[in-house]
Amino acid sequence: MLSLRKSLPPFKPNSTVFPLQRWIHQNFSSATGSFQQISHDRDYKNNVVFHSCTDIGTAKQLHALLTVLGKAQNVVLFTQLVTLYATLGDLSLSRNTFEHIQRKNIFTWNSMVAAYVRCGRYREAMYCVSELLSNSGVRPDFYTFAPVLKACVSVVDGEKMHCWVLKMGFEHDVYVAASLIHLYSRFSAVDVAYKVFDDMPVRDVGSWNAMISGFLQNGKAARALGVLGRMKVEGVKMDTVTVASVLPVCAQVNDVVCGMLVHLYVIKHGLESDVFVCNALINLYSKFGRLQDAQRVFDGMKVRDVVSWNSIIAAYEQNDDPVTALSLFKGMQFVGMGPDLLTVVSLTSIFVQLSDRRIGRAVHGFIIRRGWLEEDVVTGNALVNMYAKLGLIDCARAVFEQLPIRDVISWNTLITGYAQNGLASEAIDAFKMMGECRTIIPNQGTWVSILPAYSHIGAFQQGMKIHGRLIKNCLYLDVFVATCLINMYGECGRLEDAMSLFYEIPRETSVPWNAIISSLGIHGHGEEALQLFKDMLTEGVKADHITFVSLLSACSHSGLVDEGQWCFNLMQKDCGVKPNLKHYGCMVDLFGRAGYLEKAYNLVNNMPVQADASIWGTLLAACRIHGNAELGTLALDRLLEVDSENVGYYVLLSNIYANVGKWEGAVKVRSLARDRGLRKTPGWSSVVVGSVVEVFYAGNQTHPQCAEIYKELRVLNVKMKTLGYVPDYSFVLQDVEEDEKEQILTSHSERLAIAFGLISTPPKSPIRIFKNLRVCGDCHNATKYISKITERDIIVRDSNRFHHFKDGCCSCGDYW
DNA sequence: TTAGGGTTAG
Repeated sequence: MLSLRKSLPPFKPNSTVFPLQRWIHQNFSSATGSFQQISHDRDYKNNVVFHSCTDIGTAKQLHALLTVLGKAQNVVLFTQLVTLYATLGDLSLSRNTFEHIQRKNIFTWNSMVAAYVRCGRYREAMYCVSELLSNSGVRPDFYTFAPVLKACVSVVDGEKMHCWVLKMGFEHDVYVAASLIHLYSRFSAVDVAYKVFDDMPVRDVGSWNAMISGFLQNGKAARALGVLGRMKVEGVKMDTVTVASVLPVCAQVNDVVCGMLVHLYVIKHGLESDVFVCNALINLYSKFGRLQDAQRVFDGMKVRDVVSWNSIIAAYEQNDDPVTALSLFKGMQFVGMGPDLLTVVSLTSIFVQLSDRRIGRAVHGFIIRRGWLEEDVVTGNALVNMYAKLGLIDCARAVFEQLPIRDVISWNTLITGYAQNGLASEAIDAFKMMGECRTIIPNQGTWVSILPAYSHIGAFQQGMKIHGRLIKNCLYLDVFVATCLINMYGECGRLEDAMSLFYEIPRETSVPWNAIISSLGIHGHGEEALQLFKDMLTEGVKADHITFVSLLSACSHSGLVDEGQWCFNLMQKDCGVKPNLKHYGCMVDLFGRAGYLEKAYNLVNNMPVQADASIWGTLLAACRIHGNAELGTLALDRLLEVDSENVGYYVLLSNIYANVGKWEGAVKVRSLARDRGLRKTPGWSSVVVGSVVEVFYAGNQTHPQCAEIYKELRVLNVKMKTLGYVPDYSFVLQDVEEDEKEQILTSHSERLAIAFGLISTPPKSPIRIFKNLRVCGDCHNATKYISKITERDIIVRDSNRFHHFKDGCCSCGDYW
């Protein structure tokens, strides 16, 4: 204090009031009130002086001045200083001032508590309150509890404070009660919150608002609407706060009409000037895909804040219009509105949609410069997600490693990133590491990200273990988790388990139906898939575009041409689903597999959408089955126009030529492939032995049992040949001698996995193989022989479907 | 001289 006093111009406390005012005026230049007003209005004088302190330095000067003036024991002035220091962000000065006030009144205590809360120091706030309650000799008033309830960091804290509220008899004060409702809602004790609400003898509109937002925050939109209805019955008018909290409820219950009615109410009662209301309206329309309405609200706003801009940018970004979203972002910069955390979260998503890696990295730099990675975990998670979706999984990992705080979503994002980039084992490793962090509790998103990784490599046992864990906490009844379980059982070949789970869970949405139809489809149970689809319609569940992808592919896998056509028509006429590339792909596959190549080709030519690589690839595969080299060549030409890098297509065509004896053609395709520099997706196969999943890449030489595996394959080869097996070299693109070609075929990943399965499991037990690509035609043929020789059921799940090999035959009937 | 309930998210 002494040093401060030195830095001030001299002032004589005993002179008249007039020089004091001049002194204040000179030293607090932003205090613009006239001398007359200051001298006549004591409160105003205080306010002007306190408000003129916009930085710590000035506040300290004022502090010094008041001390010099001998006001050190003026409780009112020094309590204001407590608040002032906290507002300027210096809590220690605030606390120091508080300590020096000798006769603290309740206002002093309230100000100190509020100061802690304002700075987010909840623990200290609670400590201060217990000091007040236990030994201050001052009785709390009803101003005390609202900030305190905000500061409770656990429901136990909250209950303690609730007891004090009751003891002091403040439970019916509308402010205290609203804070209680808010508190219990924050800790998911929404029923307790409702009891507080229900017990209130008098409610103001704020009480209703607190209850509505309480239900909304806990995902209980229907109950929120119930409160709204009761509010209407009791004749309480909605204010802007009510509207802003009710609009997200409408979005959550998927009720656009309700939202529009609220909008009408807004217009009728002149609430459109409220920024919160307009922002909520933009978000509402965005959720329903009504971009024009969202834009109209945005255009009509006289004042826009950063949330308004974020909302309209997110509206376009989430409705698949990244270009407009980006131009709006530029507009935001143009008007000088600075971006915040959520702006960049939208930006990361925009660059994912635009597949723009370069600017994606620039956003990363921007976030780092602003220090937002340290500030908020959401931003970091968005970055991890962006890199993963852009296929830069190593960058995603690097960002993840650098995150100062990781929450469950950070882990989920990383796991999903690995799984979606085809790196199932890495996803599983990440999941294990997550399990070692005691503080992270897996949630719905975790299961939804890890289960597909287990399904992908056929880790059935691990999948079952997860199912067990989920039964304990009832999460298996969650539609999305359950759907992943159904997929897992389906993909691991346990159709019965998939079915019984399906009948256990809620089935009001298309999600679980799609999963079970798809499972039936990949197993070649087309008729059952169709029957379930009919059941679905009978139960009044709306089929969506995914339903039809599953259904049409089920039909094509089972050769149900007429039924497939029936579905394709029904989809457009009765279900209002416009066919997209995937649906056309299924239809091309359906016709092509069944041998109607002409029909398939015509469909491709007459589609209203541009055919992509997968469509031509499907047609090419059909030509492969039916040995149509002419159409196959044409398909490959088209294919190379859109994607010349995938080696699989060259293999298919070379194989077509070889099969019809056009060796020259086969050679030509091979050299074409070589000239272009192949990009080969490494093929891998996995096999389940006991509870362990072993993964093999083609030509693997590093496995500990490598020698035994190759020996087994050599023995099998001899036996197969005596039964009539001839290796089909057209599946080998490399230009090498024949015996080397045979070597290459024998070391395909699926063969290694089968051989390992054979030597590691008891005789006659079934072997389950997973392959990440389509199974090679020669391996398919060989597996038939192997199943006969070894008397084993061999179940191969490839990227397309299941193949069940038994006694020299395969369930799929696709290959020759 | 002090207090509650509101909009955007990975």
